[in-house]
Amino acid sequence: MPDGVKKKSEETRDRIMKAALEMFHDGGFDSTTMRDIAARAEMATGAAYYYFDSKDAIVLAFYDRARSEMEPRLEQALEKSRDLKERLRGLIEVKLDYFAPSRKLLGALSGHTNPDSPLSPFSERTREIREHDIAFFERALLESRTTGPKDLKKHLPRLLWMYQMGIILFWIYDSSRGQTKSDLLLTKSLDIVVRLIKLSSLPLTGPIRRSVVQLMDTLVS
Amino acid sequence: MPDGVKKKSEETRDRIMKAALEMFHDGGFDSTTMRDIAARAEMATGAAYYYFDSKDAIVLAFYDRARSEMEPRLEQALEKSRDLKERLRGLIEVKLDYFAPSRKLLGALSGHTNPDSPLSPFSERTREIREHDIAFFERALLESRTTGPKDLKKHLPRLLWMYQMGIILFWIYDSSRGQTKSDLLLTKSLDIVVRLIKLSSLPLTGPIRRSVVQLMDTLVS
DNA sequence: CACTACTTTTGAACACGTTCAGAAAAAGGA
DNA sequence: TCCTTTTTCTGAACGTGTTCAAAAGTAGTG
Repeated sequence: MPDGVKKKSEETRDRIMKAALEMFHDGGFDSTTMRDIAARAEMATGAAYYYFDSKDAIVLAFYDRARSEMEPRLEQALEKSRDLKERLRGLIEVKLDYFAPSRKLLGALSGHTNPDSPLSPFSERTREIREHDIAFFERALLESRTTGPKDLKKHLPRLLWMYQMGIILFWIYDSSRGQTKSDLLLTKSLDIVVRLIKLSSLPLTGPIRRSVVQLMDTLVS
Repeated sequence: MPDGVKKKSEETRDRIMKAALEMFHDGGFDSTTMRDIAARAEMATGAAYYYFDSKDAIVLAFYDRARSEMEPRLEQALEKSRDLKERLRGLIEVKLDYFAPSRKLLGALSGHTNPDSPLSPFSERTREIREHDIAFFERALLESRTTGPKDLKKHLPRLLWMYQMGIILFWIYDSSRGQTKSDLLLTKSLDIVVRLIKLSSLPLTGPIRRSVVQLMDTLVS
């Protein structure tokens, strides 16, 4: 097969996804039916299911693509500063910016809290995406001026990732004008998070830090 | 109407709910259909919708009932100790114990992260249940030995409630045998939470505490 | 070409939650 | 009692996501 030329089947897949995303964007996730999508992609309803296991799976595929498209932007964000707060803010803002046009679409996925559902951000199916993302937080810490205490190093990236997920979830459903509340939340909570990390290096906080480490050890196992 | 005798309509409502909960319990939420429920309650499918707006609403009604049934147990839990950690543990354990037989059922509701959905724990519809519950955390703090710093008093109950929601969510999907992981999470995280509250009274933590207060102020507004 | 194996597409069918026009039953009112 | 109003119930119908047997298309082999 020649370079740059996709298999026909891949083209069809893309056509379905393009149709779906356009319609999701215009009319929302719920009110776009699989029949609509298939019609727009010029095929029978059932055909779409040959390429995607479910309607949700289309959103998941979009999320998959998002990850690879955001990667260079995340790299770039890390290059901009060596200050931990700025680095974290950079990572999170890349995601919010990227998803801004399809903010509502994420709501379709965010309902899947059940880690057994393949669409959950905590599921086995999304493990790769997740671990890949956590690695960015690891790097944000590693090359920054404030790395935090040694014994927390193992878990801090995952904790920060979870913090990020909280921010994003809030942002998805933030109904304030221009999502100003989310902006505030990000700025202020980042301040708190970084302060806490710095604080956690002080000798006074030894016991509590050890508790956190212990807790994370048992949970991950 | 004589005392102790329910209206006929209320009896019918109860009959539907009883049928539903039994079947949810046996076969799970998803695989129990409204047709099944109506059949078990000996009526046509549509009739169930005269009493409940939706299938989810049945679960919500169950949750409503749960609140009033748990109230005396929560009172009792607060009477047992004046130690903050014990008091918090008491409140949370009452809920886990109560919901234990229908743990999986809660999964049906927990998917509703969208605060616009009436079934979300953050929605307007569930505000009363929520505020009522937060009040218990307020009391847990008030009459305990460690009340935490003054400026946090306004927000600490809500923060603790959110902490509790996290624990419950984890517990719902905890697949470890006998939910041992949840037990561990509760014990260890409670330790951390209470330590943090105590720590937050120290002068060193003034700035960070003020940040938290400020953040909560803007979010609640 | 003919035959086979595989991939892709079709569209009817299924089960579901939900709606709704209207039937039946109950409750008042004269 | 008869008529009206209100409450309760019926079951067919709708629109949805999804499945599936079978048809159509494609590619390789002789």
